[in-house]
This record gives sequence, C-alpha cells and structure tokens, in this order.
Amino acid sequence: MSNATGSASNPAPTTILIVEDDPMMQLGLEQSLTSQPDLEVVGRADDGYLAVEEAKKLKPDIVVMDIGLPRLDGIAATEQIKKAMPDIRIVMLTSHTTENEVIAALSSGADAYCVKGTSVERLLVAIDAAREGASYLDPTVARLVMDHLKSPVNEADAAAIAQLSQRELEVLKLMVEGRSNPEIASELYLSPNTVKTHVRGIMNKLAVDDRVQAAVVALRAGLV
Amino acid sequence: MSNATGSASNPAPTTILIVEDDPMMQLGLEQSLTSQPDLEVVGRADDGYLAVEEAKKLKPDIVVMDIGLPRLDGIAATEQIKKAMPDIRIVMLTSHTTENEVIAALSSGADAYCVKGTSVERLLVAIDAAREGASYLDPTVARLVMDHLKSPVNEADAAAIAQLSQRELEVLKLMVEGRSNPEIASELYLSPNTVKTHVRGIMNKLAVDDRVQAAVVALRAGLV
DNA sequence: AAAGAAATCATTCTATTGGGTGATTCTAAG
DNA sequence: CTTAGAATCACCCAATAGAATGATTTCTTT
Repeated sequence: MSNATGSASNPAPTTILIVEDDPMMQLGLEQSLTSQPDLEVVGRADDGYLAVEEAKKLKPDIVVMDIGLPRLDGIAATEQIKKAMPDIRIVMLTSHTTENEVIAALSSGADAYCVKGTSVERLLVAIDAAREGASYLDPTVARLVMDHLKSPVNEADAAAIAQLSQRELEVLKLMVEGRSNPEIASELYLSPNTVKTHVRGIMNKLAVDDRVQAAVVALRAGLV
Repeated sequence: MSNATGSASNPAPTTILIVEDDPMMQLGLEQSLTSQPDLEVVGRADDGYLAVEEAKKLKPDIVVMDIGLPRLDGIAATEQIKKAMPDIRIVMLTSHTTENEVIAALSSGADAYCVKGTSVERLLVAIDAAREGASYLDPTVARLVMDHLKSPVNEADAAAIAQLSQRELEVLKLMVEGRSNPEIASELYLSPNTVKTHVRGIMNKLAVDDRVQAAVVALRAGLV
C-alpha cells in the first residue's frame, strides 16, 4: 500500500515544502495535503529564491513546486535545489503543459509532473512515487515526454546513409571528424585518389554537393 | 484513491493481459494481480507474436509485458500493439535496466516501466497510473530516463559558439547548410572576401581547421 | 577622447576539393 | 558465365577554401 494514501499512521510522516505564488492555491494545496495522515507540510514559499532557501533550511522529503514564480522560476529553483540536495524529491504542480516547459522541468531534476486542475489523488500518487524515487507523469504530459525520448533521427537521411558501402561509411565517418582527403587516405592506408573516388560516391548517394552537407546528413541520421 | 489499490469493488474491473515467457513468473504474476478485486487477468501469452494476437482478440485495458521474449521481443510487440490499438496501455515488467532497452521500450509506446524483483505494490501503482494514461517509472530507471531528456547539447561547443559575433553566427548557419563562400556572400549581400574573413574568424574561435568541423561543432551545440 | 571589438573589403599564394573519365580486380548474384 | 557492385588507383582541370596581412568604418565602452 502506498504511503500517501495509506491508512496506517507511520511514525515519520513525509515532510513537504509547498512552493506556490498564488495564495489561494497555496492554501488549498496545504489543506489537501495536511488532510493526509502521513504527510506533513513543513513550509511554504511563494517565489523561487525563498523556495531554495527554505529547502536548505527545512530539508523536506518533497517539494511541491509551481513553475510560474516571481524572481526565480520553478525550473531554475528545482535545478538549484537538486544541485545542493539531490535527495530532495521535487513534484512539479503546474498548469504549464507546453513541450518545452515540461521537458525543461524534468531535465532540471523534477521527479514527477502533475497538472493543476486534475484530481488531488493524482498529486498524492505523484508524491508517493517521488518519495521512493520513482517518477510519475500526468496523463496530459506523459505521451509528450515519451515521444520526446525518440532520438530525432531523420528517416530520409538514415535511408540515404544505408545505401553507402562499408568503405564509404568509414570514409564518411572520418569526413565528419573533419579529416581531409589526404588524411583519410593515410588513416585507411589508401591512395588519396581512392578516397576522392569514395567521397564522390558518398556525395552522389547522399545527393549533396559538398562534404559539409555530407557531414550534416550523417549527423542528422544519427551517425554520431 | 487508486483503482488498483482501492477497497471499493467497481462494476467494471480493469482487464489485463500478461505477457511473460517464464511459467513460474507468469503464475506468480497472475496470483498477485487476481488477488486485487478491481483487476482481472483475461489472458496470458508467452511470446511476442501471441501477445499481439491475444491483445487484438481480447482488447484488454492493460498489457503487462516482459522484454525478453521468444520469437518477437516485448519492445517490438509493444510497437505493434500500440500501432493497432493505441488505447491499450502497456506496462513493462522486466529485469532489463540498461539505458538502451529502457529508452527503446518507452519509445515503442510503453506507458509505465517496472523492474522485476521490486514490490508488487509498485506494479499495482504502475498499472493504476497506466490505466488512466499517466506514466510511472520505477526508481531504478527514473533518473536514467529523465537525464535522457536533456538534449545532448555539448556544453563546450555551445560555449565556443557563444563567442561568435552576430554576423559570424549568420555565416556559420549558412555554412551548416552547405553554402559555399560565394553563395553566402550573395545571400548576405557581402563581398566574398568579407565572408572569407568571417569564416576564418569562426574557425579560429571554434578552434577548428575547416568548415566541416565548424559545421559539426554547430550541430553538436544545438544550432539546428 | 581613446581603445577595442565588429564588420567591411582587398590581395596574394598554396592546398584542397570536386567533376569528369577511365581502368583493374574481386566477389556475389543472376 | 555474365553482370553488377565494391574497392582500388590514376590523371586532368577548374573552382573553392584557407592562411597571412593590411586597411577602413562604425559603434560601444571606458
């Protein structure tokens, strides 16, 4: 059974710092959380700076963090808190659902992401998940995040790369590293002429005019 | 309160398809899940092909999927199931925790990721989260996934790029697109000589020897 | 007012590139 | 056995790129 929703009263409740600039929202949040027997709200902050200070002072288990905050936004605050105290789990609770903000928030170190306006239960589940180091993502943003995991490999470019012969691939990789034709020749124990032939073959197959574009195609195709 | 861990008996239980090749594990899983009042195991499959077929036939709410499976692995199976029936939620339950497998699994469409050997409660939370479209990531892999969200922007390269002047940036962008110096000159209404000067400035600041490497640095720095 | 960075252009010289063409060898597929 | 692709090399030629210097103008910062 989960802690946040459990019935047994544990000796050490989960301590929470609420970071929210809207007084109404802050109050409502505190009400919702304190009604849980195993949660204890130990602090509040209404801007990012205060959030970092309070986190350092109170060392809560969990920070429930808004994004839109005065002075220092929730993402920057999350970064600072995580940097100073990696063990503090941070649950984002915000109405921002744009891809950039969500990704930025999670990259900055947030453990869970909740969207305002959905049920309190979800927030409790998120807090619960975060408390044990897991991650919870609100349905509104879950797919968005998962889709973002796919490496942006350009399919067309990858297909073009696939046409290259073994040798051409080797040459291309060295081209990407900025080697000149003579350098490639000596690295592969080939005549410079041969390298030139391969380079031409590569450019033809990739349908590009010069080695810079060939390198760009290679990189976009995921040839790191 | 969550469904999977709730006490009330709902009229329509969550239907589950178990995909697991180890008979022992399959049995244990089924025991664990059927003991929950609001879950109903409606099918089992012990390889990827059967999983896809059973999913199509049974249309369960949730598929609990292993990764290491005979014939068709769990990741490929997930892809096919999600493609045919996007509303079926898939919970990965596996002992694989390498970055590649986790990312591949989530990219293929999995909604939640659990690691074998941890508590049944976590699996129930994951099923619960997945059921409503949310995402749950096991503590073992949560950080791994979150870290993977950071766009792989090479900090050193980005710093080097930041040194460039406005004009140099414009020139660099065109270089990345494969434009020659004369082409860049006419696009920016400059003398080819000026462009050459800028190109040299760029290569000096980026500490590279030719335009290919300059383009590579630009791309790695996130200058798409 | 002076200093410095940014942006502009020129000239000269050498190395590298890319296009075109042709040839040989080897291997795999038809 | 023939064909096709891959890999190897050569030669020629025009265009481009890169290095080295020097110079002017504008704009900002001290």
